[in-house]
Amino acid sequence: MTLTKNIFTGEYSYSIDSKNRVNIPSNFRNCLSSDNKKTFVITKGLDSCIWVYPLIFWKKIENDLKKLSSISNTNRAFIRNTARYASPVKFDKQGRINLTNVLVEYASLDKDASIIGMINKIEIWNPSILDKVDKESSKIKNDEYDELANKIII
Amino acid sequence: MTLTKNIFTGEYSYSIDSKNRVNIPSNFRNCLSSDNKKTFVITKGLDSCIWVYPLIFWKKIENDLKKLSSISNTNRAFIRNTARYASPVKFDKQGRINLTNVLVEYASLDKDASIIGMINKIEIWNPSILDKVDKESSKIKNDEYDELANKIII
DNA sequence: ATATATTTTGGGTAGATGTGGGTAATTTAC
DNA sequence: GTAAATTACCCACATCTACCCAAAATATAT
Repeated sequence: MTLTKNIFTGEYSYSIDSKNRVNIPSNFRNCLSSDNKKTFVITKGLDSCIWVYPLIFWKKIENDLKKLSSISNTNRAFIRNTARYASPVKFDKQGRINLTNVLVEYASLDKDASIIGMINKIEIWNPSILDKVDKESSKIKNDEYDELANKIII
Repeated sequence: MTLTKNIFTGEYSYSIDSKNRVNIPSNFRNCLSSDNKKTFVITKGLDSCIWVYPLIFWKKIENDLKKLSSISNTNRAFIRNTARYASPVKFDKQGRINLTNVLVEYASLDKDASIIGMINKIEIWNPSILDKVDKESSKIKNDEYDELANKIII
């Protein structure tokens, strides 16, 4: 069941087969707006996971990047990192997408994947790495984190 | 009988069946405003219980999270913690919702559940854990607690 | 007290979803 | 050019879930 279009939440376990196919939770597929149907953009995420953008969000990123001048070294590096690994994927009749080898290696993916909704994008993880990152992040609950937690009443 | 829309109070005992279904007190269901009907969002609460948000409250959280950039490590951790365990649920004709396995395990739920109104959300507890937490919390009536007690006249 | 309505609980089933594998089409390598 | 490898597209099956029905328990009205 889905709430807001193009907003993803929840955690799911899926398997990756020998063809690097991974299922996108039906929840997430049904969540796409009608102009978005069947297409995602996958790319390198931070924390060694794969980011999966719905088309509408990726277009916004493209648009923002377009405005950055390439004279600045920082800008150039940023654009390169963001654009380099991005590739559009369609899902098959069963709702699976094909991951690129580069991204599978980057995320150290093997047989199992944890897929989690991150509001405006999706993350694909090796479950054990996700666990590790999760434990580490609970240690760094710093002032900045507390400030966020106070601003956003949950 | 309900007072204000989307404001929950009271305590109830319900059973959880083999399909992880739990009834939402009819009181709480009738309390939902008309734009909220039939939908809640469940997620990990603090103190090992499950939090159940009415839609209207969760949308506010979604909206706040949507504005956070994922470049910041802290933002990413915060979004992940908040979004990861959240899943929308509709209740069936009988007024029950399906709990996810992850949340059932997190809250150590077995056969019985205590459901309590927490003003703008609902909490689902293992009754024995609720008892324990309740007893511990009566010990920590500290300065912070007193400060609150002065602000909120009861 | 009896009848009626509402609420809670339990279970069955059709349809949706996840997983694996095969084959044809396309690309890449040689 | 051909051969090998990769990709896209089917189909089949096992599993799960949303939905429906019905019994039991509780509350309300007569």
